[in-house]
Amino acid sequence: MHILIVEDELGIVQFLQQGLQEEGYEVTTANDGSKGFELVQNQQFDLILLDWMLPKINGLDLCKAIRIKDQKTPIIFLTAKDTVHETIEGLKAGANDYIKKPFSFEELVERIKVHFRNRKGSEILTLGAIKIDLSKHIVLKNEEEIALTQREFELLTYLVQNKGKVCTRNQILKDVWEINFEYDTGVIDVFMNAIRKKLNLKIEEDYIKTIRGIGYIANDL
Amino acid sequence: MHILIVEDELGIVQFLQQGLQEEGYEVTTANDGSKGFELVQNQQFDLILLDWMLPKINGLDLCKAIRIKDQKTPIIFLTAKDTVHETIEGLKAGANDYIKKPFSFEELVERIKVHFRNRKGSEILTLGAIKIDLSKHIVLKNEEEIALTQREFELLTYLVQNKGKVCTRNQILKDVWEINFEYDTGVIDVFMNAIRKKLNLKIEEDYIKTIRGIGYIANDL
DNA sequence: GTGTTAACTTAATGTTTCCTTAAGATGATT
DNA sequence: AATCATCTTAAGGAAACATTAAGTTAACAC
Repeated sequence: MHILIVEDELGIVQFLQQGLQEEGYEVTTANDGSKGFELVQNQQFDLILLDWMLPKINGLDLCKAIRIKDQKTPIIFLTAKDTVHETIEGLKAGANDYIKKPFSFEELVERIKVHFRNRKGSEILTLGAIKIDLSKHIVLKNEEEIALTQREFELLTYLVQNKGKVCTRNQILKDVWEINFEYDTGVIDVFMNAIRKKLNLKIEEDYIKTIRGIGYIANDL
Repeated sequence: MHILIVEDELGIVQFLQQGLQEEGYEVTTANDGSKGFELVQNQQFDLILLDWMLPKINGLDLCKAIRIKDQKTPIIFLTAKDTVHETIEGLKAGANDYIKKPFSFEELVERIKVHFRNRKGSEILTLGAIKIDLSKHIVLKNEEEIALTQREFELLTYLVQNKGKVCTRNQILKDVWEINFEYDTGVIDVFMNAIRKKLNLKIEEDYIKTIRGIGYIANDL
């Protein structure tokens, strides 16, 4: 998640940048309005923090300018201008929230999270260079998409979700195939073979190991 | 636009109800938490205004309860509890905004509008060369209008709103057809077929992919 | 209210994909 | 070397999806 801070007071910028980075956000800063505008033109941000009084282009105009071509990115005003009238003006200009200085950093973080909350984070599982995107239902190896069938996908996902733990054949039959009694025709082997082939995994030394007599185990290397 | 006010102080309720109705909103009120919960269960609101201290179920718990089954509807806390800690708690419970009493009615209206703006802002959905104008209720491909029926329109809209995420058949039946139990006659296939035909989408390489055994997914290319 | 049309749903048929089985090959273990 | 588990391949059959047609419902005009 990439946040842009447009603010000219150095102390505040540093305070915000450090705090937000500690929260795990990527942060870019601009110390005047025109620099902020330039950045917005050339890059995609997930959220913008905006001061009102800025050199060159003020925050209100910048907000309007951003909204002309981008209606989506959340903009939060962060300003000492705290009259009702100004708040309203800021919101009318296209801002999504308006926080008055002095503000609590914690509250700011919570309000930022509100905007990210509904952006459904696609859950991504990894196994070394392999990524499984559950919401997109795709598998990537080295950023290249690998087409798996439904069962292959389910089996691989199961192993990766249990990464580091041995999955017995019976567990796999139970959880992936929903076969609750002992009955093994060798389906698992067939699918393991298909998965290894498609993902180009070597039997011996790669991410998915065979535990002879027991089952399989997935592991990062 | 239908707003629910959950608030026990009669004076505030009347003040809000009248004011918001003058702004053109439809307003429903509940004077305690359990009544509010009941209304939310049985009706669809576009926004909820919530007091914190309420008889029977307090606002915080009500907010959490609503969020269990509904992540989308904006919730605005409107309360005299004004410490930073409480604000944060409210936002963490799933609220989208937190306004402290006493508040300016104008600011409230503006903040309400913010939440509806995003809805209007995304009134034009896109999927590659396809545009869906929700307010005009039309679909364009390469600026040329394509006539879709109601259900076709709803299904396409649903997929595009969930762009990049797999929509399972059950989800589609639930959200588009409002069938909440497992019952698939193959309607979805028929409509998918109609949509693809009208929009001239190839099954293999185009915007809407079939995920065998799961459902469908829309994606820009 | 009735007739007409369009839209929605169900059902039937065709097509494709993939799941399973089985059987031979390979490799490990005793 | 013999045995057993796993790997590998191929083929039949089943399941899922696409497509078409027919039946049913809902909407609209008159």
